[in-house]
Amino acid sequence: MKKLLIVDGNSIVNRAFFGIRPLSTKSGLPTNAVFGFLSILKKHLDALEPDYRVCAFDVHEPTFRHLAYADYKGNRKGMPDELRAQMPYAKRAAAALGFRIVECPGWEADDVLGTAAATGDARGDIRTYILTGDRDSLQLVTPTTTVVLAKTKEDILVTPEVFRETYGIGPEQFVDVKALMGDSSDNIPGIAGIGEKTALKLIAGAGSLDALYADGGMDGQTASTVKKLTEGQASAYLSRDLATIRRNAPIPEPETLFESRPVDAAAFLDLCRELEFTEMPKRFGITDADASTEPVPAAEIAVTEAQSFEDIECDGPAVIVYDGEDAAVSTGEGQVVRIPHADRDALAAFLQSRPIVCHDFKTLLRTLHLPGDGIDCAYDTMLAAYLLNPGKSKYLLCDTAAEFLGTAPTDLTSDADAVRRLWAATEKTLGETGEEKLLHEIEIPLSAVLAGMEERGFRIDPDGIRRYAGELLEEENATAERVWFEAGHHFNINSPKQLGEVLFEEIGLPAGKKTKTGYSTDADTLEELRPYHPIIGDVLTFRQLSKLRGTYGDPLADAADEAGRIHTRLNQTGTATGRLASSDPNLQNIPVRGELGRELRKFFIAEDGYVLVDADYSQIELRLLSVLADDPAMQRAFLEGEDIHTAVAAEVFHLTPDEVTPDLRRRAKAVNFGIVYGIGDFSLAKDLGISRKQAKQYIENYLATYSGVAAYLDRTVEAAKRDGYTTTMFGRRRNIPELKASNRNLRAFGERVAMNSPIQGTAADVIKIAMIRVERALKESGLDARLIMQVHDELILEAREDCADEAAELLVREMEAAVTLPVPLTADCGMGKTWFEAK
DNA sequence: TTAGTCACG
DNA sequence: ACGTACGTGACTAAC
Repeated sequence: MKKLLIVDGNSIVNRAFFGIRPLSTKSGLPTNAVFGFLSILKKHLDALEPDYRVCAFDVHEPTFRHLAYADYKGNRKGMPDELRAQMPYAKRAAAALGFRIVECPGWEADDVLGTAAATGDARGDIRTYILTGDRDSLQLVTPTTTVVLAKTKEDILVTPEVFRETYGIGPEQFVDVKALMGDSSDNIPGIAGIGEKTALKLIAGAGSLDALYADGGMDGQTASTVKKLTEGQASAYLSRDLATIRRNAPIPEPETLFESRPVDAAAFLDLCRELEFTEMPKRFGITDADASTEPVPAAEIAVTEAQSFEDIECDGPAVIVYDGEDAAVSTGEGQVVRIPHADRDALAAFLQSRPIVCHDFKTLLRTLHLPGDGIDCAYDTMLAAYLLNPGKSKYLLCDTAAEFLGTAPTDLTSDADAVRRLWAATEKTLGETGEEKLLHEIEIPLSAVLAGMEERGFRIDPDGIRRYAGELLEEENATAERVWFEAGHHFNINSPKQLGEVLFEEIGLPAGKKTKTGYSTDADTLEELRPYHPIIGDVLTFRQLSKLRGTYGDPLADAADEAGRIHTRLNQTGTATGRLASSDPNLQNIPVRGELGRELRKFFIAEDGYVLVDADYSQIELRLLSVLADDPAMQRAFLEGEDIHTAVAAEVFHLTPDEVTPDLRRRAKAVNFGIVYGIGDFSLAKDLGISRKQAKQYIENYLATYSGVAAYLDRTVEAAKRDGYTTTMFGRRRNIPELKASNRNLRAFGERVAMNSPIQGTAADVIKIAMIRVERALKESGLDARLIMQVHDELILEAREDCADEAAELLVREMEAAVTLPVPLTADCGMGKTWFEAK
């Protein structure tokens, strides 16, 4: 039998829209619904491998039923604008994937589904699958038509047997049940006082609505039920009419439903490019090769070959790309010189001889193991693209070119040409957003600093870490034995699923209120259960040991090179706020809060004859907040050198600073954090273990005391809603499309992001400036000391012992002088042979 | 690949 | 009635 897949376009797109976080193109076109729609289609195309594909859509005009019953679906909310905008793209996507698009003006998508399915059923040689998120379509189930209900977590294939098992009636009886119970979401009235249970019972008993109203059909029912049924008869029949999906929609050319249509690769690729879905074609296995036999050149490029860099002549900066083997230089518009098997020394000399423009300067430096000074990087298209849209996870040249130029370069020479054109395109846009200074004075100089830091690396003691990991393992095994003893059997403690079963089913502990796909077993939940059973403490200990050993044990030791140094990657384009991100391995999350974990820092060491110098900004985010908000009360605390948490506690609770107890200070600190994160009373209450009401009171007192902060937060959210982005003190932008979402929770998230991003982002700007200054000042001073690590508000130098004091002084001085503010910016400094000692 | 968990600022 | 603090990366289990 041939297989026909009929997709309920509106229902699936709708489901995707509400189920997937907002995504948008850099120009602000929302794309999450199309993205989700494609993902769902992909999944079911793979699972069903249908021969014929049909996708039904509503046409958004009033239907005859709307006209006949003015309030029909009257309380169904109109489609949000950002969903409406995506519908045409969803149709294009389905069409490109070989779906026959069916729309019948005056008819609903449901009716088209019903008609198409009925046509298939009538042919007898077709197995039909209806993909929808809407239970209404279950009435279409027949022996040859299966409804695939797309649910958030899993999909349910509904056959007549499954239907009967679930509801106790047949699919053909579905509308009769609806007739009695109604459906408020569709404004189907049903009969007042009859709900799902009663309706199912009545229809299962009588067989059908007609039979129920036939003579004797209500025998055996209570007087009250009979009364309701009798009085509601007209409403019941009206409801049945409303609930019934039509099977006679005028589908144009119905015979073409059963024609197999080819995938239009070119159209699909165009669409994905337009929507900036870079991975999607790969997921569908569609490549440029499918689109056309001969690749369309992105532009006319005149390529010449050169044996050496000395033959290259160009005006202005040299636009260069290098893949580790060959190099290509764009010497002018449409002109590229290729240097096959470029000699590294010659390339290095070339780079040092004139200003260059590239895509990812830091990687170029790392590839050639070159120091950043001595090369004049005039422009970096990757960093420019990041500043223009910092929300993306990667900034590959081909993606960036697709985004800004509409073409994806495929070889090294077109790469070089693309970088030249990207330079022009992004420079113009950067001028419009006011982020040019940010690029030239912060990001580009910083990339050279980062290259140096990565190159030098951080020395560790691999053997020490391995010993430490060994001890953890012994402890871990002993703890696991205790857990298993307490559980009565062996199981995988690292499996949340198995652990949940043991704790909440076998032992019968009160299940924490949180459940998503099962029981929640996170540390917060377990901590509350600690008093009820000794296994809890052991599980928590096991988790701690397992985490430390698994993440920071052997993996860290293995990451060291022959000299025992770890070269983390400091990703400059990895965060939406402007912070750096460390990876492979991440050295920005080495334990410090816990005593046992902090021990690890004893294995992060300085070279023989050197020491580590560590300085961190004191309360940089709150200081910046006091400035951004221009709040005199908060600034006063910093100007007078007070401890900010104590000062806040004193102000908010109307006490003198020496009356502030450690507990009050702790609470004030939590409120301070909350303010920076975009506060909510619920989370503050949870954090402090107080009532929500009390948390709310704290926040109100805080905002009343620091009215400048309150006004600033309001103003910032308002501006972000108006503009679609926030800005840091140095002009760094972050787009926040969530603020325009119709979903309340998403919008609330957007508001918190709007409050937090300028603060976190400005702090990121400041430490970046400090890093450039520190590295520059160190070189000028001739001191043997260099930056090796940054942890958001902390910088680490490795300094020769006899330079250490001077280097420390310089470090603090440059950090504190990175910006001039109306409040002091202070850095606390420590020194030692290990990170543990230095901090 | 995704979800859950947990390490950091 | 719902869902709940900002920003990251790594590891494990389980699909």
